[in-house]
Amino acid sequence: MLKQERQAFILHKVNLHNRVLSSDLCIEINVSEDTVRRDLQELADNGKLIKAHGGALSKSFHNSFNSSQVYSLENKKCIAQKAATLIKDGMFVLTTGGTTIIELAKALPQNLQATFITGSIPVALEYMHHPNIEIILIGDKVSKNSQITVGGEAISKIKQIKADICFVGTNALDAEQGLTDNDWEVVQVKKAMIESSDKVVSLTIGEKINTCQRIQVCNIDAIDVLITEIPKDSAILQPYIKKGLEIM
Amino acid sequence: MLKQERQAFILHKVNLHNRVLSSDLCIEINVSEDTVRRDLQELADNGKLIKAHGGALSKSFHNSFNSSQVYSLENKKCIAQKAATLIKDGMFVLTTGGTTIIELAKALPQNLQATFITGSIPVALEYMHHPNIEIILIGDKVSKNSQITVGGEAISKIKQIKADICFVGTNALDAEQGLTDNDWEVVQVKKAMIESSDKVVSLTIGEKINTCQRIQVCNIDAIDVLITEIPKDSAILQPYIKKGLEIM
DNA sequence: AAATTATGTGCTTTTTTTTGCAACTTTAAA
DNA sequence: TTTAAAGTTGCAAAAAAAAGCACATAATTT
Repeated sequence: MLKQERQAFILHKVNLHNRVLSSDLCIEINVSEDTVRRDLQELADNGKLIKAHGGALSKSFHNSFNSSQVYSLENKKCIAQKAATLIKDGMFVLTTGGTTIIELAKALPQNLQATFITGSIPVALEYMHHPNIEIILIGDKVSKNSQITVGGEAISKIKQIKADICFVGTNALDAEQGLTDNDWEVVQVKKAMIESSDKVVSLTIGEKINTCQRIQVCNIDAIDVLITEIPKDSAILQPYIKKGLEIM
Repeated sequence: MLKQERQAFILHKVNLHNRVLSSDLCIEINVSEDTVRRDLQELADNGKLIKAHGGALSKSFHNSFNSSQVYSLENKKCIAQKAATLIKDGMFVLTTGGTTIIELAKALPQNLQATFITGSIPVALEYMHHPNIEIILIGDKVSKNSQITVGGEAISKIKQIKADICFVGTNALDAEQGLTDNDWEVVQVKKAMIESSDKVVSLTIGEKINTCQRIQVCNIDAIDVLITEIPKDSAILQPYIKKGLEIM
């Protein structure tokens, strides 16, 4: 097998499977590991793939994970746009924390007049840019992981509220396991918010649908509306429609 | 699984769920905890995520604040440096809002272990960068002008506290009129904070000394320490020394 | 065509990287 | 404070990469 032929084969294979092992290649092409390594080196030098210990990775594979500051920002913006339409003048709105909720805060129309209640510091900061919005901050100890206030004080304050709608930034959603999260204190706060609201809206990027975390926030039927960037008729959403959720 | 592949997987997961546990990762990718820890360490060194006990956090959660357009920044930094020396491990510290207090938050030593109580959103965000600091956020309605929480709830919470020291960002200070401000609600909060503290420290840039505003926060003798960027023996400070204030 | 040069390949040895293990220390939670 | 979990350090085995060398083959020059 000629050198160029070999390298074309390697490139094809790496793009097909996203990754190759040197050991596999040298068996398949029947050359020494040295040769394979030298080929990989050459392809890597030309920027055709990314070399790794023991093999190589496809270029596209690696790029997809080199994302910018906010993960999956475009999807979150799309979700935020949809969510913003649910908020009407005069409403009392409870929101959790998280980057999707920050996008929601940014997506709110400038002239909206409503009251927003949150325990999230970055979210509150974002609300502040809206002149007609009233902000109620839930006080208590600040959890550094999640950047929201947590604890008994916060929860008892939330319980005193009767909000029209609650937007929950969702970490993991599953038709069977419901809404789950991984921080015990944050879960308590989310639970309280859900209980205090007439309508519960889960903002969930597609990737988080059908995933689970350690601690349950609520059952799937506690959620009224599920907003994702995925089209409504997509197969992945059908179980949720069956459970009675409204999809946006 | 190749190393880069593994790290890409970890990065993906941490960005997806904001937080990962080492223990989960090492089951999912089927390597030892050591390897996961080393991967996390490496990713943290490259600034891709933030390592924590037992796992890692997504970077997009810890965006810091940009203080490019702060008035008289250099003076405020100088004041903040001096103020930071007053805080010892284990203290309960009450702080108001304002850019000088933000500088104080930035000037705190990394290893300081203390509890900070504030109603200011930007200040709280700044405290969050310090790993050993406990933050208590005072909740209530947010005043957009001052970016702090104001109102009866906030004040009654402050009154429940007995703090060691209180740092007041000062808008106007005069030997006769005392500490004054121009926002009625903010004044109420500052009053409460001063009453709840053993020691009161006023952070005041030179320009604001011998100026007055509409509403009085407290008399001059309620203040224990005055910190400015002006040298102690300057003529402008003599009336304050006479009134018994300690100058820094 | 012969000689020379350049290139490609595989082998061996050395060096580096990666990984898991074990003993010990630090951290955080009860 | 006590205790369990997580982190650290040093080490050793295994895997992979790099370097140097030998040999074969192709290309180029004379």
